[in-house]
Amino acid sequence: MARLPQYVRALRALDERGVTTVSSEELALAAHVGSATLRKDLSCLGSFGTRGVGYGVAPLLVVVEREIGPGRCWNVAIVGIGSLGHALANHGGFAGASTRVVALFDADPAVVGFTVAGLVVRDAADLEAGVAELDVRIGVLAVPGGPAQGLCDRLVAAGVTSLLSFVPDDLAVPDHVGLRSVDLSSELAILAYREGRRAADDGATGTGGGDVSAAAGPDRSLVGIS
Amino acid sequence: MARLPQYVRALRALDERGVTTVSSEELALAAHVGSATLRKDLSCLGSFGTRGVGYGVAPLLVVVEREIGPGRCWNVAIVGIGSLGHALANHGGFAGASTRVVALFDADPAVVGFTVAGLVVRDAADLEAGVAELDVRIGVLAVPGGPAQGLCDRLVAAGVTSLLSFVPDDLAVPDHVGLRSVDLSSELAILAYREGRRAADDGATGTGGGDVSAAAGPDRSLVGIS
DNA sequence: TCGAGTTCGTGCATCCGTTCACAAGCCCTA
DNA sequence: TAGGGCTTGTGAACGGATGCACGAACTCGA
Repeated sequence: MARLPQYVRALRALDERGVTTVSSEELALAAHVGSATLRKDLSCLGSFGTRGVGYGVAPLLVVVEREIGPGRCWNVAIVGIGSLGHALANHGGFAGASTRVVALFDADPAVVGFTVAGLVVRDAADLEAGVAELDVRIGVLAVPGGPAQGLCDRLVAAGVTSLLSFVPDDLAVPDHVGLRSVDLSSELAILAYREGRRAADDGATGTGGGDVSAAAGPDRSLVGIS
Repeated sequence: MARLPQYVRALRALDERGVTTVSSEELALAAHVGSATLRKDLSCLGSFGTRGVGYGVAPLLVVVEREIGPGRCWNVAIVGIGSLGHALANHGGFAGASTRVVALFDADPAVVGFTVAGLVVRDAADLEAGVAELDVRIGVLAVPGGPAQGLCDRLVAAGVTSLLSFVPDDLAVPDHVGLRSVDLSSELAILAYREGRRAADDGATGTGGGDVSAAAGPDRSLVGIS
């Protein structure tokens, strides 16, 4: 299940606040899911809380973290050190407990050799060698459009088995490779679409600013649930 | 439906290649969905292809684009011009047909006043004024953690009704505000999780590199389906 | 020790989205 | 003009996920 990171975040927050036990209601509220869903997930995970009391925060955190990242820390390479690649390399969250950015690649000689986020940007020509040498299993594609498919193929051929793509175009990968695609323009397009729908549904209210006519239900949506 | 941008992309690609008609099979293949799903979506949209022939690319493109963005172009403001905000401002896809970046804000005096992607970075103190003045309806939050909730509240109070957040923490918004959250670290965590699962499922194959044992089914997943 | 209150774990109904399968309809050919 | 071959549009079935409701188990207080 892809809700586990959500649970980990909520549990960490509770742990830092000194909370030792939580009921499924509270944790579900913090993780923005139904309490029944949460209990089902946790039971499916084999974990056990105490009836009449709740879940112990620390033990549950250990269990969920063990499930989410089984001890192993995966090496990540970022390909394409443009402004987006820069941002990703500097992004704190990318240095999580179960992933570690170990290599940066770019094809532009003007970028190769510079140090970004403590790593020297390597030439994209050395991609295969670097991936094999560092045992990189996860590749992040932050290249714009054109050469993306070629770089994707080279990463896969070099042994990468999971890809996180920020490329607007579609990428073709073998079945055994996990591909996750974040299309920033689509994200915005979807928001614009909803904005348009809302304007249409509101009818002739014009350019109402403080309109609080809900009727849209819970609109929260966390991207990345597969 | 959130698949419409996908369809638009596929249709644009076909249109540029000079294709005038497509069958649902071809278009579904290009958009990575089932042909039945595609037909259902299009029929639900009220549009009509020609039986025995297929869909006309140009008319269908017009219909879908009209549906996705009803003529209106929404103004977008990016808050937080760090490396990620920089990347987003320069990102070509953000200047789509239905959205346009019209303002950049940052609280850091070292950034305010500089020109990024053709726009002068404004002081976050002027956020309310800028949003109201430019009729901004969509806000992009690219600030790291801390002040995110406060800025979020100020954006909402100023009239923003859709938010795209890159903040790792959870944001609370009123019900009538559409929130879409892209958590980059969660994306990577999910990939790492699958990588771990795969390693566990493979059993004792060790550090097999060229392992092509699929059995995972279609692993393609496009983020952003709500 | 015993009962009341609380909370986990889980079977069941419900709902959404997708897929299957087929009738309706259009083009092309004879 | 009539028939065959495709393709759309749609009703029905399937699968997965979500939410509800209830039994089981634990704690607390008398």
